[in-house]
Amino acid sequence: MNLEMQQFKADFFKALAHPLRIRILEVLAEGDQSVNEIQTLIGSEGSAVSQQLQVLRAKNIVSGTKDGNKVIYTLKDPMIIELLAVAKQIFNNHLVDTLTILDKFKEDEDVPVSPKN
Amino acid sequence: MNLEMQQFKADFFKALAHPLRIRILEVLAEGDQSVNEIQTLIGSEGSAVSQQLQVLRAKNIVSGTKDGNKVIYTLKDPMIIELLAVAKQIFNNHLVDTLTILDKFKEDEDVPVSPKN
DNA sequence: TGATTATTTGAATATATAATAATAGATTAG
DNA sequence: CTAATCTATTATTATATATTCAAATAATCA
Repeated sequence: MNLEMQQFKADFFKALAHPLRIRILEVLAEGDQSVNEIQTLIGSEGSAVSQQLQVLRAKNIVSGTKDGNKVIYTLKDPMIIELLAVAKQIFNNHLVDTLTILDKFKEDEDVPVSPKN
Repeated sequence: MNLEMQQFKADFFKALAHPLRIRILEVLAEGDQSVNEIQTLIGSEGSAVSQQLQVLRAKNIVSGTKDGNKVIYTLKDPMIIELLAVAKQIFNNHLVDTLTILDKFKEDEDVPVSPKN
């Protein structure tokens, strides 16, 4: 396993390492969408989405094809969906432990009434 | 899916987004190792490995337990191995296309004699 | 104590992010 | 046709974060 390959892998994960980009991939996992639709679903500004799409495009994770006025984006590999699913499982296992964030999340959504005993 | 959860996911992938850290995880996927052994296997300096281990520890991806002089590191979740495996499949599928790096890799290792037809 | 193992710190450099503004192509109304 | 509009991308720049390397620290062992 050479060094360039390691760098390549790192760059791939780096492409996923952004809240908006993950959100975009989750949206595209449900089906192809135009930039405008992605914006609406995510609730984010146009140029921000476009910037992150560019990062994903550069890493060959998504591709966009022009359709008249719009550009429709699609995942280049359905395995991305599986990757996100595996990641989600990891979140649900051990990693959750330390998270003050998730503790709050729990209080907000699961146990809205009871005090912390 | 709230914003903090997205940020959490992004941070997780960010922890993987480094050549040395990926290398470390690949080593630990084969079995628990001391820092010194990891260094040797990877061919990297001590403090560098320790720094990256700290990042992985902070994200709860690995944990280290002291054993006398040494510290033995272990993956906190075997699903990490599966994640890396899925990622590898993705590399082997579509993503490889654009890579000049991988083209070189191919020429060096797979097709040493034949010219590009 | 001296050697080994590991972590931590600090500082210089590099890279990524976010927000705004500028640009470009396609469509539609006048 | 051409001007205005909608869609999307790109460029710019200030700020924040990450990386790297070297040196200092800490704990254990022989």
